[in-house]
Amino acid sequence: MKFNDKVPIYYQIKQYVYQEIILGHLKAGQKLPAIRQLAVTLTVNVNTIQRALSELTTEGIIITQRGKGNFVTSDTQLLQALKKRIVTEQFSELYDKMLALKITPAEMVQYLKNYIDQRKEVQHD
Amino acid sequence: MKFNDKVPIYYQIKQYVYQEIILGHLKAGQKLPAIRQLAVTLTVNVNTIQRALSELTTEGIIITQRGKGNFVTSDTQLLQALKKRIVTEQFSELYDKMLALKITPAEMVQYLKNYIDQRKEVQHD
DNA sequence: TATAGTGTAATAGAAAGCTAATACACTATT
DNA sequence: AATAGTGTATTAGCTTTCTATTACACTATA
Repeated sequence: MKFNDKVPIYYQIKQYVYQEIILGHLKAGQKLPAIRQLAVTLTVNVNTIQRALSELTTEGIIITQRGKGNFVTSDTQLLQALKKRIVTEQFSELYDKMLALKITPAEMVQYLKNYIDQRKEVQHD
Repeated sequence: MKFNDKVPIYYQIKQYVYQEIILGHLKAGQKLPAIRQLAVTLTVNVNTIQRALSELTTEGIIITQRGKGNFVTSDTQLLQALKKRIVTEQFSELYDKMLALKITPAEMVQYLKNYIDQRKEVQHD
């Protein structure tokens, strides 16, 4: 797994778990891989995994059962809210950055459309 | 100035300088405040300012004249390209994150519009 | 030429993040 | 009861970032 060296790894792992839940690769109540296994898979130290999972546990997204493993919460409401929260966060960040550059909301939409068109053109090559 | 503790301060200062240039608060050829002054203004150590400016110098955005000060480049082409680069970077990041969540380009546009509408509603309170 | 205002460099130390290694505690299964 | 598979905790050491401090070098000007 590729990590951005400007942001702590444990933080990026949290985001990765969010993503896996949102994509449905991890479902409500499902058991996560063992932390030692995750450490190998993500080529990261066990303590780093621990730190990410401990924050997810604090949020109630992950439930830890000592001796058994880590599980995605069964609180489906919480999981539904998660996707909205994560997606909104991204748009919020973008919006604030654009606003700081005095770019209006209407311009933001136009910039996004233009960017999408550019990507499409490139794909067609 | 508020810094995000998940990202190095020197990196955030770089972004800040980009912003000031894009907004026209710093114009081509203009002298920047002295580094000791910047350090006070941003409540940060001189060395941290140095690191940010040294990277900006490498990019050619800032020209350093020993004993005189730091100046925004007079290369207006470079400065024009800067805004496009910075703005595009933001949309690129957003696009990739949304794609990772299997959100389609059309949905991205809709999400952005919805977010903008939400912000407008809040402002009207 | 002295002085104030600039940038530059180097050193030391603190804090955060990450790794490595080890020991321990709980659970399930044999 | 023993063992294998879990999570938990602790310690030591490395690296990056940031701070603090000091010394130095160049430029402009009184």
